[in-house]
Amino acid sequence: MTATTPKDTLARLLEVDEVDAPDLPVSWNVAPTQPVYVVATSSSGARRLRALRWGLVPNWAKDPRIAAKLINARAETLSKRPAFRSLVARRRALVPVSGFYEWRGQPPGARNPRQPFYFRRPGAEPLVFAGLWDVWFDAEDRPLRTCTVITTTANKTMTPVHHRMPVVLSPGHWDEWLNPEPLRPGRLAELLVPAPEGLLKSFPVGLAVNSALNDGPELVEPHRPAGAQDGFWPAPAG
DNA sequence: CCAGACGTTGTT
DNA sequence: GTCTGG
DNA sequence: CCAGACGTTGTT
DNA sequence: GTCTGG
Repeated sequence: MTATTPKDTLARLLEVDEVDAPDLPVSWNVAPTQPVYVVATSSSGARRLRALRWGLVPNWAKDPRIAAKLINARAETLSKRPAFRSLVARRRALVPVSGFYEWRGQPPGARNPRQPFYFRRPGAEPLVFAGLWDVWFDAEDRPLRTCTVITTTANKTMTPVHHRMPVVLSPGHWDEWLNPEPLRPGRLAELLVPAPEGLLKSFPVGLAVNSALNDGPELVEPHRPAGAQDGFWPAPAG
């Protein structure tokens, strides 16, 4: 994913009460285990922006390396998974980003690397993902706050590239999502749906994004996919 | 009962 | 912490 | 998500 | 093939 909006701008956009985060470097290649700005409700009820590490480490974890497996959470099974169930009830979070990448599936047996696509709003405005967060304490009792991003089925824009997509919450749903009380199962299902058609634009980008060591605005410049295998799948619209 | 996992993606 | 598998 | 490592002994 | 790190 990409994160290029300063925390103060996000704080205004998301109507945050408290900012308790360092300035994170702008990034066009946020990888799992790296910090992102996250908004959640504090114990006193304030809407607070913090920097949390992407990749959930549940409070009960013995080994924080579990984070690698918990970077996404399926909307459909959220309420029954031991790793997420309690968090869905009381530790929901907003994860604002500038855009995100998905890699296009390949014909079986293909050997070339998968083609990355960038997804963002037409005017590059921030997107707000639905997430969950938790806090874990190491042996020295230092807190580690982490988050995961909820996914759902792909909308029509996404389908040519990938069959899943992150849940994007519209501004009208932010308050309800941040309320630290359980939601009715039916309501959860209504909120965790694919983004409306037209919200996102997408285009292929260069393979540089494939290495977490690469970063910079050039990663999100449109880039024609190379290679004879291209075209096996339709190009995404938008 | 205790031990061990706790997840998603995509691929075949 | 809670669930599943043995 | 993708890329890159995947190991031990013993030395400076 | 599978795990770890970014």
